[in-house]
Amino acid sequence: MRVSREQADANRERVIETAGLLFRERGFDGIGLNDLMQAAGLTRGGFYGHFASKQELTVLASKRALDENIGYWQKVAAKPQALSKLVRFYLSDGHRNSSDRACTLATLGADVARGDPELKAAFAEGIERFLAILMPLMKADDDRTSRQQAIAALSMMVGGLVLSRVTGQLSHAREIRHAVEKNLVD
Amino acid sequence: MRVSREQADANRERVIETAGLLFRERGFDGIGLNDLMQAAGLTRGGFYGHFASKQELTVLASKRALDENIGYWQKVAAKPQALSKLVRFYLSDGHRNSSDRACTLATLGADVARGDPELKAAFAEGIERFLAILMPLMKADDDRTSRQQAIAALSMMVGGLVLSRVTGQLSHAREIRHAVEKNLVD
DNA sequence: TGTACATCAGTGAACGCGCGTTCACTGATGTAC
DNA sequence: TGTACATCAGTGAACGCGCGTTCACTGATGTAC
Repeated sequence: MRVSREQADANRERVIETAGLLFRERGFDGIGLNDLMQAAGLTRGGFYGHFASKQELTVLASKRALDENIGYWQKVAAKPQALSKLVRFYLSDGHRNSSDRACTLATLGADVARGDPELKAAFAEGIERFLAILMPLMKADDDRTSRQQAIAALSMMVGGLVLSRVTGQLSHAREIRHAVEKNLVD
Repeated sequence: MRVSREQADANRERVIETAGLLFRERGFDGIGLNDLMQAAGLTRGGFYGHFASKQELTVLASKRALDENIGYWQKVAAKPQALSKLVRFYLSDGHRNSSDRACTLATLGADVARGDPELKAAFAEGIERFLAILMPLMKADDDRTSRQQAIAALSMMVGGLVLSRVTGQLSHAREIRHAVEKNLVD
């Protein structure tokens, strides 16, 4: 049955949002369009009225997920002692365990590295935005150095989160958080 | 047709080795058993004579791939200025572009985080072995501190490689290498 | 404002396809005498 | 050492299943008068 244009737009947004969560939790190949549409409260067939292909949705959902991550970073970065707070949040048990709202770089980065160029471009832009938030928080004299430090920081955070999720033990997660904090903050 | 026990063992090893390459290149879900067996010079049906399931092979192949990575690290770690050499190799264009012989933590870590406990256990053990190589190379007074530094170093290397693969641009890869090198070596 | 009709968002069955897995079969290997 | 037979590694067709995608259909929405 037909639905108002407003409602249709809202449905489309909900599919993108839901995909952003489910792709992060299970990977691009880990969730099928049938289950995905059902999770968004729709049925399979409606998908192709909104998107040309699953691949197109992976790009849209990745951008959405990155936006969500970056929005949260910006909020934290505005507080005092922002770098310390950012690192503690990023490697917290909560972030480690929330598989669907977690950092898109850590959850989908490796998959994207194997993916199509459009997906890579979306992530490359996302990385630049993360770096733009980190740079002012670095204790460096010039822009070149602070960018360099920001890259090292982002690498350490992303790698730390990946390693922490792999081991599956909370004690390891804490150990990794302390190690990264020591290197970046103290 | 039957084949000598020696040949059968060699075939099994070849399947594990090939899987270690193809899983890293395409992900666990990115390669089917048919193509995998063909790549190993066998046919589909023989698979279940050697392995109980694809899942079992993911564990065996991951262990094999980690062993291969660690073996190479040990060789590099024995040279003078080992840490510098290790970082330069790890974030080199060559390592970044070789999608099938690259570091298993960076290529499959995120997938394993979603995987079964046995796979996680294999990776957790692998991480400890990487750390054991890094620890003596850290400039720290006590074991606790050098372990902490080794964790930060491994996180930065793994994260740096993931980010470097995502962007797909060589200039970014070089920038990341320099940033990590600066943080770890200088 | 009310009526008549065209539009089109969403439905659900169906498509071909490749997946992991099973199995009857083959014929060289390994074994028993 | 040579022969007869059991074993079993590898083959390739077949299985059910879920995938991404297509399509004829439905009926509420939007539009024209």
